[in-house]
Amino acid sequence: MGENQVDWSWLAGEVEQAARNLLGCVLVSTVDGFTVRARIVETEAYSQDDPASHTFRGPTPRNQAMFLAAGHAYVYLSHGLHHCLNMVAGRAGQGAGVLVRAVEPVDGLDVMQARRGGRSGPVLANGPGKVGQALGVDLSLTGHDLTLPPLRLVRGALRQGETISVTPRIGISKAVDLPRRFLITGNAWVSKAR
DNA sequence: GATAAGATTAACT
DNA sequence: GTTAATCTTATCC
Repeated sequence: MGENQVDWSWLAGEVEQAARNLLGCVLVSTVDGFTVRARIVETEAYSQDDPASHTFRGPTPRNQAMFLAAGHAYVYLSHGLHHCLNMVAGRAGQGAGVLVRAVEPVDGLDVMQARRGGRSGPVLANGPGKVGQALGVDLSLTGHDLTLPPLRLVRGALRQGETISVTPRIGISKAVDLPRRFLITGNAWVSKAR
């Protein structure tokens, strides 16, 4: 790791470990002049050998950002409506990423609420589409370097006493039983199980 | 060129 | 529990 390089090694190993390491980390978005900070409380891991992953059949125009090195963003449009945010993981060319499924507001709660139609409480960001909306994320951020504005990822950790729960992923139709959803046990801001 | 499905959400019965 | 909204992408012919 040379000078002026950020150490993303904690995201560059096995994608399941990256998904675990992301719990407790903080996303800082500066969009439209507002700064929002939010703590990641729920993630899902996707990799190229995984039938549920966008990268399963190799690089395409949509998923090419997932083949960048760890520390970039991958954003895709879900159902033509929702911007879902991923942290690219693993090594360049690997096609691995971690979907941010839920966040806990840290700063800029009023801005998040306004973007979410005035809603408050856990529905603010307890789902990937809601996270994208609350943070002001859109497709222009796919491939974005997460060391730079308008979207930065700051390493964090679990708080004293917090533990991780592991479950199958939500909303997919392939590899439905793989235990690749990770969340902070008992956290009020995680999405609801199906 | 056509078509089906989708890492979702909110509203409605 | 069910369904509409909404449109890009991948896949197939």
